[in-house]
Amino acid sequence: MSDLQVAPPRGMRDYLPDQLRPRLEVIERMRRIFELYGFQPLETPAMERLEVLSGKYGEEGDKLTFRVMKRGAELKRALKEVGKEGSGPDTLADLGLRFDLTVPLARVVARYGASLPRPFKRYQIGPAWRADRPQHGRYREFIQCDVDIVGTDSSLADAELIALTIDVLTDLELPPFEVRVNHRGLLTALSTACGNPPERFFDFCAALDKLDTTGREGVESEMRDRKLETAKLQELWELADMRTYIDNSSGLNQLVDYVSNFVEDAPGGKEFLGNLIQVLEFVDWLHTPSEMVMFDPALARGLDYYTGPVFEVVMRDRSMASIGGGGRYDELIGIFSGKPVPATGTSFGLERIVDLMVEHGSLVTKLKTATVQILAIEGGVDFVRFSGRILKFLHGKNISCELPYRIDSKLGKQIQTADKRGVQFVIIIGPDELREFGIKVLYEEFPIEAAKVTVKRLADGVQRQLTLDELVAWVKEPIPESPDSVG
RNA sequence: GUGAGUGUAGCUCAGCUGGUAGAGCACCAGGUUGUGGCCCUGGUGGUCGUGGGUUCAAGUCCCAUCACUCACCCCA
Repeated sequence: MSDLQVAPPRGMRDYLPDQLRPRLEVIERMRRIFELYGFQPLETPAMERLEVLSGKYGEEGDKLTFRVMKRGAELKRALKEVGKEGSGPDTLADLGLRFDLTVPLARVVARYGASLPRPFKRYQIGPAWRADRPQHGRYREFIQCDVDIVGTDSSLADAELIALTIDVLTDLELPPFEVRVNHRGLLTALSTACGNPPERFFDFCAALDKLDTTGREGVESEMRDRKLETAKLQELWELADMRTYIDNSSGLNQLVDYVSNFVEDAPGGKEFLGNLIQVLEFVDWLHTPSEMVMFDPALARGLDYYTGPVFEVVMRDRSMASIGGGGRYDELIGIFSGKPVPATGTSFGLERIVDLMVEHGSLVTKLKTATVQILAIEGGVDFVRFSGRILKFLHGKNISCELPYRIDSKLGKQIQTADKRGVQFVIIIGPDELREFGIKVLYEEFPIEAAKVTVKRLADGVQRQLTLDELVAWVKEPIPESPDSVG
């Protein structure tokens, strides 16, 4: 072996068959529900022009975007600029790997505008890249499962996405989780009501967002560091303490009253609150388990582009960071198209979901390969002729089947190898079978399904002499569970 | 970007206060001629992440470097 580093790049993974299968299964199950709700698939390139990505995710987002170098003459020219005044990380780059799937969607909507149906309901499942430092549940390449509704400002759309989120995760039988909901506008009003100027809003969010992890002291010092107004902290704590699941109607009313008073004088405060209440009401009417939904007035979420209701999925035992979330972003598309288009969306992190399921043993990774494998006791042209016709026949019956490439090892060895690969049945062909059918199969008019072969079911070792038609029927029977009886 | 921990066979790891490497699993070959999952026997496989230093002698001590893991930040 050479000294070449053969591990994948930091934070990125290879998926061997056993790991990939459950991932694909989870994707299939999610896709089914997306379609159930009437969403349509979309795919966009892995890369975007750098200017499309820049400035959409906040300062941190720009830093974590993977940049792709310019090429050819452009690169030569750019290299001369390096170090000069005004040159920066973008001097050498003109493309970037997408940071999420929402911004590419916004770009698509701006590009194809009128030709898309309105509302445009689309889902997209594909990788996104962030140059973050990897840790538990965090990768540099990860699959996002994004579901968005473009072209309506209806609160029903927001509510529907929350309902769908819970549906999907419930269907996957995830360990206990809950959805926390808040409203970005409400946070703005809160920040204003605390006495902060509008431009400090993102600092306010960042500080407040720490409440769960660092507690009050953490938030307070964070606010001081960021030079935010701390006069109304006491009220803020009271407010945060009142967060409640929405099935608790008295608690909810109390919270709503408190928020209402808090943001009374802040511009738009009451409307935002009304808007959020509407969403929560719709969530309930969509038959979503309301004990899983919490109104958390301190929930902030990081991405810059959110403007309305926002929500986040958290595990009740905190064994994993947020596995999904979303919100309304009514201004993002306008950046690309010039005219505002309302939109709202949700997204799931496939890696985190699959990791959780694996950790909780709810995903059984089972080996699987061809159902039937044909084994040879003796080599030679006749074997290939005979088994070639069997192969073709079984494929025609939609039964996966493969041939061995080595026919010189012992039969026991071959069976063992087949079993390890997850093969369920083996057909054994040796001198006896070849003697009886070896010549006949040369004639196309000889019905191959009439040929009798020796078939062994590996799960329980039962072995039979069957025609291929009988074999097909046997393969379709349920496979016995206990493999302890030796055949 | 900040902090902590780990780095010994394909995998999981052992190797006490320094004396030139071990186990289990996996893999390969056998336990007589067309039959697996148990058992038994034998075997392949490691310049102990990399580079430098201390020492008669380093996997074991020191420095550097890289990689991985975890936490902060941020998020899926």
